[in-house]
Amino acid sequence: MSLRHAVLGLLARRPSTGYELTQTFDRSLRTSWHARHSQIYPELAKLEAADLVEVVGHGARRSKTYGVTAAGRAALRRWLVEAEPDRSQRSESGLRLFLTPLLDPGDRRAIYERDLAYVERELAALGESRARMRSDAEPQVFGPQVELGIRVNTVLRDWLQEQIEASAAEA
Amino acid sequence: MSLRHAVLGLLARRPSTGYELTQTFDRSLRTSWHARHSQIYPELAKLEAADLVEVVGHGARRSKTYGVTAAGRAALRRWLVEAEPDRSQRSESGLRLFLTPLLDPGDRRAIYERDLAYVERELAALGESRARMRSDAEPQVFGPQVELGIRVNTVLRDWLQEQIEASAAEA
DNA sequence: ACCTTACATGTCTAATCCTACATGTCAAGC
DNA sequence: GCTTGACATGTAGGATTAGACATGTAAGGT
Repeated sequence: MSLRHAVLGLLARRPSTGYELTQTFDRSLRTSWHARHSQIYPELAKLEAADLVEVVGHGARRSKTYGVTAAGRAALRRWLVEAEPDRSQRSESGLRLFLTPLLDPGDRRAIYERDLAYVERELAALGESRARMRSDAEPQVFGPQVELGIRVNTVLRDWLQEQIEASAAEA
Repeated sequence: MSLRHAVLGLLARRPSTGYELTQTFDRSLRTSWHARHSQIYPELAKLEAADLVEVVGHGARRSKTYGVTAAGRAALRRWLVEAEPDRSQRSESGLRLFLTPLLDPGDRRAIYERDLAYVERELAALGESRARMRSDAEPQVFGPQVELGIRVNTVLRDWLQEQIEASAAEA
């Protein structure tokens, strides 16, 4: 049921169209809950039928902007506060990292370098996010989340650099 | 197709029964690729039919121990080295962390404290893992992975402690 | 002997998710 | 006027995953 709450949560941040949600899933949620538009539109319809969201406006190209209802907000809070979190994850990258030691030093190093390039791009994007937030001067509730992303990716970057050096020495 | 490679990878580390794989998925892989036994047994059958794994022994309670074949090892390497990684993830915990700023300081703090307790348990388990590896004196290829787990969870712990203090100040 | 617990392997159904298909709108550039 | 690309929403069919059902084995305690 996480997709439902992901959609509900994004709409609680800000009313959006299905198209905008799809983009947010791709940009901000790809590292926590990934979803395609083919899941998002049907889910919006179900949420509307359950009166957890409602259409709050119509825009260009027959787009519909959805917002959460009071019931939706309550359901979201209940899920966050009362439901026992499922701590299991699905991350192909994590699985790859877990299995990489099985490879010989040459292959291993190539993989770590590919990952390092990716992490550097992530860090650059997160740095820009933080800069945008700072220049905004508005109160930014999601600032700490960006900060956490930066810290985690920094740890990953340093670790990858160490592994690359170790693989190079081993080869 | 990640499940297939997860199973293949675990068997490449060490020949195992379906039951042992289930436990490893639950203990070591729960943070990267979670799977139930109801997926694992059918997957083993498919892998055997494809000659990527084979039964290498029979044990008590009609258990079968599987090992990877040469073809299986080659398939695993091809996947790790040549296939483009899918960087998207599914993590309910990540989603919850992302949405927590929507709550008021009291609820927020409760959630962060629950998470902190979990992270502390994780760190304790990882610390034990590391201690076991050190006392083993054998070459431990997976040592760096444990080290990464410790570093990431340490960053998370520190971040959670900061957020708890901030929420307390705000309330 | 009996009970409980961990071991061990499977299958079935429903829910979830991905890929591809399908359709149409609007703005900008040529 | 035409083309291209981003915007925008949907559905159908197939693959993957979760949860429940089902069955049987062996060891340890009482």
